Amino acid sequence: MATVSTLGYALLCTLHRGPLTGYDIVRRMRKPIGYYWTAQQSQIYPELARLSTAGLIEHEAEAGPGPRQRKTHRLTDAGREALAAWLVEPPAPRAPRDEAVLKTYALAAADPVRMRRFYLAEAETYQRRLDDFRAQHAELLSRHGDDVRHPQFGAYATLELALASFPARIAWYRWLAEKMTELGNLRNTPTDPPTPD
Amino acid sequence: MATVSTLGYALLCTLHRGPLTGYDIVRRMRKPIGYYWTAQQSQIYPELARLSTAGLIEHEAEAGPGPRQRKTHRLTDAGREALAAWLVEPPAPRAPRDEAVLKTYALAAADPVRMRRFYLAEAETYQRRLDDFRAQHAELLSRHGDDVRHPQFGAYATLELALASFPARIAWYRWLAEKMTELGNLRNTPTDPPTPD
DNA sequence: GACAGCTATGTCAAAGTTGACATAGCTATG
DNA sequence: CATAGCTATGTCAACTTTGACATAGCTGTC
Repeated sequence: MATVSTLGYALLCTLHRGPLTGYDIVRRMRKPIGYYWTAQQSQIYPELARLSTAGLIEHEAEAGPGPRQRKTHRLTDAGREALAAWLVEPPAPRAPRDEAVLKTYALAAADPVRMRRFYLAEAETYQRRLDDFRAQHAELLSRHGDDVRHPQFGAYATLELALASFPARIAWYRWLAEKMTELGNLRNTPTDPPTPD
Repeated sequence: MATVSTLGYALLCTLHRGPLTGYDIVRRMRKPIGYYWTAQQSQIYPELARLSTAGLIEHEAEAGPGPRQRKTHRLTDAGREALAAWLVEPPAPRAPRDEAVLKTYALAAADPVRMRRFYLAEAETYQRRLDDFRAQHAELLSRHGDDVRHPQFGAYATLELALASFPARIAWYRWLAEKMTELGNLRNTPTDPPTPD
């Protein structure tokens, strides 16, 4: 049996609630899963073909708007089983890559005034994203409630995590912005010598 | 001027506090930056060569333990300037990839009993990591305090974020584990006896 | 004295990911 | 009625990342 990449499973995930076209998946990769998993168009179409060959999905084709046929993909029984088996598997530890945290590690090499602006801009970006998530969360809640049995519960739960963890991050950015102000003041008024090691 | 990849800047970041060998960087890519940025050995050595060609780092070579020379790399003035300029630049929005959240999105396709075990295992993994970070945080704090002016402040700040955001994640996993128990009961699936928590 | 593990550098093939390009009909805006 | 944007599918070259391999001396353990 052909091994399926994580990208492949991600596509099976998007199909778990019903059939979609490749283009639908492209759009789903933005909200609300998009914040936790992304894939480009150029990855999605070839991967759908691979999943099809592996017998995990199947499709119906109709005449499409462009020069090609429009294909609606759905999970096969084998696909649903493969997905269910993968879901309960402990995730392989992935390398997280967070540019803002990396930059903070090398904070000592930055200009405090400009770095303060950096942190304030980041705080705003995350605040906007949080507001967006809050709106989506409220909408899902009002439409379906928070019943575990509802098929939308998974999407709702991902938003719960965002709502619980974004405020900590925003507060962290604001704290660093304040520290940068402090550092600027300390450096502009050279009264005390810097602390010895 | 040759463009530097994010990996290149990550290496400049590791060198911002003083000279290191490639092997030192390999180890630094674990704690404490490691949780927020990772690179493999096979990426690091070629990238160091590229940075050297670009004039952003330089090295001294001595006889090494193996068949090759041991090289100690340091930032050049140009390297320090390039780093300082990059630090204040707004980060390019990166695609976050979080397998556990992706799986949660497709929760409806999973077996609740096994999924509950999955969430409990994840909660434990994160709890252990949090304990580790707490220890590192306490050590840095006792050794250098939380003075912004101290060169270690950047490393300390990255740990602050971990300490502030991990508990939310652990609570999220526990909440989902509970929801899975609830779902199992609702579905009348006779399973394990209730575990003592 | 064998063997594992650490220091230390590097290469290589394979896989995954990005960003740009190509095609074409339909719809809404000015 | 031009043009911009959306639906919808797909390809391609370039770049990034992973995992395995190779070399060799030194140190500590059984």
